[in-house]
Amino acid sequence: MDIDARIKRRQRRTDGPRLVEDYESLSPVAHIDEPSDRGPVLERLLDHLDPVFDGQLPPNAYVSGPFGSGKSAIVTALFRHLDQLSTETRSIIHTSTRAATPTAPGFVYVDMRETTSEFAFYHRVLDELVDEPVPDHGISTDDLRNRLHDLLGQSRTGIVVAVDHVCGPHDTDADELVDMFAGLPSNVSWLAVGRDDPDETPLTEYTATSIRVDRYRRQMLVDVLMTRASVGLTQQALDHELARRIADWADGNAHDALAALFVATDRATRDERTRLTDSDVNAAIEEIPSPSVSLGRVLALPANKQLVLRELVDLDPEERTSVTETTEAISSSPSVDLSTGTVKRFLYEMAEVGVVERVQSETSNDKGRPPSRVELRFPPTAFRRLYDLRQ
DNA sequence: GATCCACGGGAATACACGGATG
DNA sequence: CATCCGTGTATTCCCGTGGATC
Repeated sequence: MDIDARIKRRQRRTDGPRLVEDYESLSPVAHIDEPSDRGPVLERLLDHLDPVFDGQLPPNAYVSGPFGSGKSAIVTALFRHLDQLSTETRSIIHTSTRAATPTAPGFVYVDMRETTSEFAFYHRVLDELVDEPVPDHGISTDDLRNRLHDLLGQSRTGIVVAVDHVCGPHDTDADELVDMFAGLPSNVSWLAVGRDDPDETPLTEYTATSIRVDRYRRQMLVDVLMTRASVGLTQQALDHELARRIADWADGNAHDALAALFVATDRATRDERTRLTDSDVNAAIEEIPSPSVSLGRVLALPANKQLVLRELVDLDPEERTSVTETTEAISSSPSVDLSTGTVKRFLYEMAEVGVVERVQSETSNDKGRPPSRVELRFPPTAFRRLYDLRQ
């Protein structure tokens, strides 16, 4: 061990030991660059994308798999690498003035959680393709479409667009997506990613290939947890046995497993411990609702809705007995300057998409329609910490 | 002047329940 | 007894407005 490292360790001791080395790599919504143990799926994706390496465009495809199976992790990582690769070999799109011929297609990743309108969709695709920033005001949707046509008209090989989080119960619906692609030139191929089985979605009427991602096997999930812990936590913080417990409970859902690790870590940090204990893990598991909504979806909500949630997670149970009371409590907070009407509407809208759930109260004491209270469909500790880290 | 979108505000509709009505 | 009605809430739906930007 060299001198620097020794000194650093002494320094750290004076700071006091710390559990978390790197929150970013511990976050359940972050995808690491090399997802572990997904080799076979990666191979099938590459098989599908194979024409790309001859400068051709692959047909449309659909990737399906259950919640937490690592679909987004693989596709984001793969597209990031492919885009890097093709940027190196291509010149036209990025310089966009000279009519040189690109030798490889471009790659664009679009997350439909963050893409709530036609405008946002075209905006996102265009923004990925050009260097200069694309204005998000004062420009019409048609303008965006036209610019994309101009741009892609110069490209012989075109682009492949990965469209993540399609066709869930409340995502953009399939027809809308097909329409949006219909607005683009023909040298655009898409790779849609969603939870529905291929035969449950109309998207597969437009695809040549379907690729299935299975849930994680237990041992893989243990590895995923240990990998994250080794990057994000201090040495020996996560016992192998505890990782196995989390994996058993998570039943193949990597999102929930990572959320549990995150919440358990938060608890241990609060107690100023440097190792996770049984009870940390128990408490974490206890806190994660089942079924839960992806924290990624929660953190993709508009800022003011997240603000409302941030207040919501700190309310006392008494303040959550009805939507009306919850609304009062939230909008009376000094950090919220939304009207009560808006707060209430936000709560209903978030219940609609499954971020929270309305539960009708059992006792309909008074007159009128019985109220319902709002319950979280995500682990509050995880959201609180992730939200605060971003502020 | 144009564009998009988030907000605000409120109207319309749904629901529960007790009491009136046929 | 079955159904309707009125009242009080809860929930959904819709549209105009205004900020930010080109």
